[in-house]
Amino acid sequence: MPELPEVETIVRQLAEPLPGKRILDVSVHRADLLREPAQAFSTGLQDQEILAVTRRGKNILLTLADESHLLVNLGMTGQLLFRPEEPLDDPPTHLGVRFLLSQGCSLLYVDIRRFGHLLRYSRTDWAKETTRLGPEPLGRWLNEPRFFAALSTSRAPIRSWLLDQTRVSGVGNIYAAEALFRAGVHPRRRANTLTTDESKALLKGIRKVLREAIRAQGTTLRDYRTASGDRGGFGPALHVYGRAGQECPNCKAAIERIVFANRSAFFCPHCQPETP
DNA sequence: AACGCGCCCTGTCCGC
DNA sequence: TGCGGACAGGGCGCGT
Repeated sequence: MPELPEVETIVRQLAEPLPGKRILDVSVHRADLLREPAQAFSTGLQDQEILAVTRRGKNILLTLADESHLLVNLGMTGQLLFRPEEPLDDPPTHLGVRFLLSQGCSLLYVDIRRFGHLLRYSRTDWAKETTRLGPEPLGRWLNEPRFFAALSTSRAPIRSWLLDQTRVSGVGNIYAAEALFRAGVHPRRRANTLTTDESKALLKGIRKVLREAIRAQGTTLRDYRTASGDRGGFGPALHVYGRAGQECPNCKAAIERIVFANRSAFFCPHCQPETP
């Protein structure tokens, strides 16, 4: 579910209340969300102060007082919900982990499909791990020459390339479709066959659609919620994703859906010809 | 080595 | 109404 704009929205909301709060208690309801025993996970986080909340790709990072990090990856259906007061209502159906914080607050990790995970990293382990991930698409490091050079090393279909988090981190299936549409590039084109102009248009398209989606607080297809439990508002602004059979907003041709790498790809056959 | 595929899991929707 | 199949924002591990 959550791609860069959704995660960015959650992080911005959590960056206000969380820093300075202390983790008083951790209860693990779904141990398969972790990669270590629940006991070790809980005691490792217990009594730690949260210093900062940041984002790396599609990952939420809580930096703790001992310089370790708690990484939260939401998978398809993960939600990280902030509750400012002691909740009187029943716990959510798919509650995975509950963090009780100081001042009566709590942080809930909820995940229907449980494709997400929560992972602790020491400072040095995280430093190693973050180098595995590709550059931030909205960051300063990535520029047109670097983007084009990276594309030229791979013959994977461009949609698969964009979904590979070690190439660029944060783009998922929705925004890959939207960026490729804006650039006029067919999702199946091999990465190393894009021209410099197409590469430029694609980087521009990625940045534009991500920024616009952040402004709208992301896209809710079904399960995505912000940290305060609200839905994202970018759905109506999607041009091709999920719109098979409907009119292309540019040329009125019928938008098509194909499947490869086990994922749907949406595109306009007229604006994004497979052979240019 | 890089790439493509199957699979992890639950819920919903659609056609019969 | 019930039931099987397709499909859903991600990412890992395997085989080639």
